[in-house]
Amino acid sequence: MYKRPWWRGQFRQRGFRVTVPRETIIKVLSDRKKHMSVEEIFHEVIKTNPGVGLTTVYRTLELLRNMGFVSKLDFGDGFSRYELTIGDGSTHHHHLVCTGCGKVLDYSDFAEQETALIQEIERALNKKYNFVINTHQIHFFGLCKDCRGEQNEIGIV
Amino acid sequence: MYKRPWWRGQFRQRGFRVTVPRETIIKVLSDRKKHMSVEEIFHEVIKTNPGVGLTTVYRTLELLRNMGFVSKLDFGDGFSRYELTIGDGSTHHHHLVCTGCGKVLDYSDFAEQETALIQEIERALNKKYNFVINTHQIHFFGLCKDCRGEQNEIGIV
DNA sequence: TATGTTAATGAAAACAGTTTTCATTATGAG
DNA sequence: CTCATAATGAAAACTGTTTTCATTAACATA
Ligand SMILES: [Mn+2]
Ligand SMILES: [Mn+2]
Ligand SMILES: [Zn+2]
Ligand SMILES: [Zn+2]
Repeated sequence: MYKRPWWRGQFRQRGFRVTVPRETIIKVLSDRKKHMSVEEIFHEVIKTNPGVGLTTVYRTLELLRNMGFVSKLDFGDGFSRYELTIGDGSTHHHHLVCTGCGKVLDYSDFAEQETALIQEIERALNKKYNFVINTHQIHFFGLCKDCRGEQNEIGIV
Repeated sequence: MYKRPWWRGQFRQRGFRVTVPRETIIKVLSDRKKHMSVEEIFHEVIKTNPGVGLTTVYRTLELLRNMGFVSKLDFGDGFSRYELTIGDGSTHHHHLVCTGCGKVLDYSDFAEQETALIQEIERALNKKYNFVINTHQIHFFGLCKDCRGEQNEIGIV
């Protein structure tokens, strides 16, 4: 049985066309690892659809972001990174970034405690600063085991 | 009485020269508002020292970052922003960003609760993922009162 | 205080990620 | 099937940042 992609209805409903490049890009985002850069997504896309242009990848990612299907992340390495926030088994989570090699880990341990504190903070910030909060990001920066090893070998600090 | 700048010793100690451009840049960071972009810092700097080049501002900010005196922030508007993390009355805090106008607010309410949870998370992530965590960022994104008003008037969503 | 070494600087060019332009293509309503 | 036009791809433009390199000035030394 054919499982209709979860996003088609959303596209048509909002007046956007369902095109081959868009299908391919969403497929790559669904199949491949998270936190892909635009270039990485592009290279995956052209493996199956060589005709798709880099510009279209940029445009589609921005569209998906506006639709709330994707979130754009910046871990300070000069590349914008994207991950699906909807569809398959995506759940809200936070990030652990190695400043040595750029590796990014998702973690969702502490989900309950974090959520509780975040909701409390959002309520209070809303009241105190008159801000309506839509989203948040929590990033931890550090060094993974490998990068600590390398540093010790080379002797940088 | 002349108060010796807190950072001079640190510079000399690490073999870095104390220069006029560096003095000026640090003064701007101390005096002016936080979260300044490089261009903003540059424009302040050349008000008193017209000779200083943009390149030197970039280089000095990177140096200050390596020395741990400044933190680089990215709120997704395409500009790197910097704020002193040491000196004057700087204390660790988190951020509230308006996605409408780019305004950034520091908040340090919840310092105790956040710190407690963060330390707990750091310990657990260290153990589970073998990561040594050096720093973290918490960003809340939303709309300030003014930007909610504008949106309603214009009718976007 | 004068001198020499070389870290630091400024201007220009290069770089790289992203956005814009515009002629062409193809989606999907009728 | 036909048509209006949203979407596309290639090239050019854009822009924040980095690199290059000749010149300047900080500061250790005498
Ligand atoms: Mn993630
Ligand atoms: Mn701040
Ligand atoms: Zn690493
Ligand atoms: Zn605002």
